[in-house]
Amino acid sequence: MLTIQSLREEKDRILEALNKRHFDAHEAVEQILAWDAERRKTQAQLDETLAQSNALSREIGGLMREGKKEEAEAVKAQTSSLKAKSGELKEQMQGLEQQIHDALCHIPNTPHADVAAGRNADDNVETFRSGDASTLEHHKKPHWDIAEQCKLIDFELGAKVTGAGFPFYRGKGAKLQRGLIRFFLEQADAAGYEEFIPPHMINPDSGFGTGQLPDKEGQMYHMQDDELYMIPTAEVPLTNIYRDVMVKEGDLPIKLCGYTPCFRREAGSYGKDVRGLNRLHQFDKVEIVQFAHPEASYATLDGMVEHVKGLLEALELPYRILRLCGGDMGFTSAMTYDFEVWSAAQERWLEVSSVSNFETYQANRLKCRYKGNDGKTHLVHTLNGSALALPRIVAALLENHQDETGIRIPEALVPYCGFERIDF
RNA sequence: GGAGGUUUGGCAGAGUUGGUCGAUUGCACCGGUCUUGAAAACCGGCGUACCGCAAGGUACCGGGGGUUCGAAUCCCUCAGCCUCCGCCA
Repeated sequence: MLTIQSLREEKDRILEALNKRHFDAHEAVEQILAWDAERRKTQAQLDETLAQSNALSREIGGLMREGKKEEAEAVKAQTSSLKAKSGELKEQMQGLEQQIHDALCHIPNTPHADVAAGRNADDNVETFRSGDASTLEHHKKPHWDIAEQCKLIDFELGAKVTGAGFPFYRGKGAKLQRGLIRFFLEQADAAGYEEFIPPHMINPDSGFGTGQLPDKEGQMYHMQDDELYMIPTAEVPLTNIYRDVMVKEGDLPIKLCGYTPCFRREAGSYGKDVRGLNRLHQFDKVEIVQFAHPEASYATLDGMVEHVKGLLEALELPYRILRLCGGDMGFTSAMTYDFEVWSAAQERWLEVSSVSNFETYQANRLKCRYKGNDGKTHLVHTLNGSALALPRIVAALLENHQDETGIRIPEALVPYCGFERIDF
């Protein structure tokens, strides 16, 4: 969430930046600043009252030591009104703080200056394109047909055992998954990211830290008996490693990665978009996360974009990179690049990665800070990206690398899969 | 799941017959003296957040609540860690 300090100091810049999202925060911000002023006034009164109260207590302590019990009792009598007053003020303070906190939670992050205004996906800016997004490939089969024909993925079995959107991968389909996971992890390892295998469930504090709670509560599977959530992405456990941590400035950037399955309820999704591997309740993903110095975070973001480019090049897939416009960006992001691969058979782009800089928005929730050379504490910048999400990569591989007799596995992937082709 | 113990500032570790304890001390860290440089030694500084122009004030000793004029110290509750028992991949 935004810091109250930033709201006080650069209200106009923030409101203008939020306009790019078509998010009108005028009213909310004015309300917050009014509450904030009231809070400060209340605190001044409360502190004064407590100071008086503390002084009297010290006096009583002194008198008791000297054995002047009667005088002590007399002073005690003075404390009751102070106590009532401070109790009342404390309640007011807590109420105001809660209101401010709740309101701040409902204001999204401010887009970076380079982010375009824009309302939706149509306004995103293509910044890079690689390969041929041909539309003249009607002979190619969609991945769901190949998956069934070659017994790579069994959607019906998944529906029987669990439900729609929970497929079984089998045979070469399973090996392909495993190969991709290893390939992605080793690429991340080579790029200096430390590998983690995080828990697949998280507590509410962690959900809040990265911004899934309270806004996206309905998107996560919730274990109510234990008050835990299935992770929607490894971003959540990985980023929360540094919740409430004071890092050393010299340790930045910190680079983490991890493979996990991801669980998403995808409430409200429907239609052809959810066919086959396009949208699942459980899918596999390798995530990269960085904690960066504020001055370096956009260079860091560029580096992460380059990393993901390298993966897609190695898989020989046609792809493009979009810088999301304000209206299409996630709630917590300041700048996001989406990677989309071309689906030859579906004749559409499929999002396979999203790389974002959250600046201090997550760090403020996480309370992840470092002590600078100036002796002051500052919030770090957090970034993350998919590198990569598997299902649509598999779809793109099956649809783009088809020939008359089967699927060709890209050279870079062969050592990880253990086979060169999937025959029809 | 049952029983007991434990949880203090970056780390280690005092403090639990309630009263100048936000907290002794060591290490780490920062600055200085000394030195060609470094180490050692010595001197000084060093938790976080909020309010305040400042002086200063307030809060925080796992989280929450309570008793009291006053709580790190007493009580309740929740959580983490450790030990033992039970169960189990």
